[in-house]
Amino acid sequence: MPDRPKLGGPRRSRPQTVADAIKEWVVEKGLEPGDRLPGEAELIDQFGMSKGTIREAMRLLQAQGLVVTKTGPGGGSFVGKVSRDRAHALLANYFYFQNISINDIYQVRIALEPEMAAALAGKLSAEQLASLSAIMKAYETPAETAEEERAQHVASLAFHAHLAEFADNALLGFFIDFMAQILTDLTVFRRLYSQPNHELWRKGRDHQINLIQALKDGDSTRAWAIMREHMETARSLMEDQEAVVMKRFMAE
Amino acid sequence: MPDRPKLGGPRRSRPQTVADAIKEWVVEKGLEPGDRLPGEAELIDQFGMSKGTIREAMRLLQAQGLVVTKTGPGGGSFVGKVSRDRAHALLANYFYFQNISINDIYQVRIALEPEMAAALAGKLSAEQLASLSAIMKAYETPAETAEEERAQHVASLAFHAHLAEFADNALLGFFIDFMAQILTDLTVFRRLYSQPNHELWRKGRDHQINLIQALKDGDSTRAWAIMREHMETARSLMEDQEAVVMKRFMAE
DNA sequence: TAAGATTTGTTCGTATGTATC
DNA sequence: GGATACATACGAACAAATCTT
Repeated sequence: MPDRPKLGGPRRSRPQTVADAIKEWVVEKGLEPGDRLPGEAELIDQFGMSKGTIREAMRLLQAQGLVVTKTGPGGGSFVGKVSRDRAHALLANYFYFQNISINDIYQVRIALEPEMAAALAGKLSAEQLASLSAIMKAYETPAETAEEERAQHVASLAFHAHLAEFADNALLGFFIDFMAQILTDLTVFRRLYSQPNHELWRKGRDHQINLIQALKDGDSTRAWAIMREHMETARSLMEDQEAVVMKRFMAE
Repeated sequence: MPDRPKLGGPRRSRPQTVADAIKEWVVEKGLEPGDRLPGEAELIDQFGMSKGTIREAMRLLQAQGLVVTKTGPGGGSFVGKVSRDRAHALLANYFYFQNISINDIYQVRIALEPEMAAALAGKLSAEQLASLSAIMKAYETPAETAEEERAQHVASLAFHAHLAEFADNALLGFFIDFMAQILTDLTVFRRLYSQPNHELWRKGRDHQINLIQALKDGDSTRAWAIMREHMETARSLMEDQEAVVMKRFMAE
C-alpha cells in the first residue's frame, strides 16, 4: 500500500512504513523462514520510493532478524528465522539499561530450573544424557587457580544452557538459556569468581551427577529437588558479588 | 575507528560495521539514554563513508531501540533507552517462529508468579495496592457474553502485568509482564475465551482479593500459595485451548 | 578458467521537510 | 516570519558478490 510520493521527511518515516507493511505481509501470507521477499527493484516501484528508503527499511527488519539478504543471482531478501542468539542480544540490550543484580538472576533461576529438570526427567535420550556428562569432564578435578575456576564455571553454565535446549517448552528453555548466557558473559568479561572453593566445587559436581541419574531414572521429584539445592548452592556462592550488574552489549 | 574507504560491498556490510562501532562506543564511554551521538555529517567523515551507509547503520540501531533521531536544530542522534514495549516486540518476533502453547506459558507462570507475589508481600504502598483494586473493578460482576468475558480476562491480565511492574527484580518483572502481554494479545486478536463460566470467575476474583490482603499483611507464604492456586485455576480454564499458539507480530 | 548476467551494496550530488530561534 | 541546522528522501552511476554457462 504505497502512499503518495513526496520528498523530504514525513512524520512517520517512510522506511518504518515500508518495514511495517512487509511485516504485515509476512503474517498475512503466512510466510516461513527462507521464503522469498520482493527484490529491491520491485519494492521501489511497489511503494514508489527510492532505493535508499527501501534499503533503510530492509535494515530495520534485518536488525530484528526478520529478513536476510543475499547478493548475486538468485539472491534477494528472504524471511529470516530469528535466531536464539539474536533474541538474546536484543533482549540483553533492554536489560543493559535496567539494574539487574546477580541475586535477581538467581531468584528466577531458582524458580525455573527445578521446573525444567522435573519436566525433563525420563525424556532424554541416551545421547542427550551422554552429551551432558561430556560437558562435566571440564570440571572433573577441582580448580587451583582463579583462571581455572572461571573456566569451570563457564563450563558448568554450559551444562545448564545445554539442558535448556532439550526442553520441549521453548519459552522456559529460552529464559533459562538467557540467564546462563548472562552469567557466562559476566564471568568471562567481568572476571568474576576469583577464589577457588573446593568444598563448593565438590557439591556442585555431585549435584549434577545426581541430577543426570535422576533424569535417566525418570524421577522428576528427585530431579526437581536436586536442581533446587544446586541453585541454592550456586546462589550462596555468588552472594558477595551481588552488586555486579550487566554493563555490556552481548554479541549477536 | 574508520577503515579504509573502498567502493562496493565487503563481506561484513559497512552499515553493520558502523553500528557495531557505535554500540562499542556507547559502552566504552558509558553513555546514558538521552546522550548525544555524532551527527550524520560527522559520522560521514569519521568513518569515511557515504550518507546512505551511515543512515542504514542508524536504522540498524534504531530498530533495536538503541538510538533515537530527531530532525531540526538541536536534533541528531541520541542514545535511546530500550523500552519495555520494544523489548517485548523484539522477543515476540523470536517466539513467532517457535511453537509456544498456552500450556507452555502457564508452566512458566506457575513457577514465576507465586515467587513474585511472595517477594512483594509487605512491600507495596497504599497507592499501589489501591491501583490493583481499581483494576479489579472491571470484573466485579460476572460476564454474561463472550465479549464481556474477553474484556474481563484482559483486565485480569492487566492486574498481573501491573503487579509485575512493581517488582524490584526487573528480570522477573519483565518475564511475567511479557507472558501477560502474549496472553492479552491472544485474547484480543484470536478471540479466545468464548464461554463465560461463573464458577471460575468467582474463584479468580476471590484469589485476587485474598492476594491483595496477603500482600497488605506482608504474609509472603500466603501470597505465594494464593497466587499458585490462582495460576493453577487459570491454567485449567485454558486447557482446551492449548493448541493455540502465537502467530502474530506484536506492535512496538 | 573465464566471461556474463543478476542482484544487493555503496557513493555522490541535490532537493525537501521539520523543528528551533 | 525568516534564518538556520539538522535529518529525510531522491536518482543515477558504479562496485562487489555470486550464480550460470
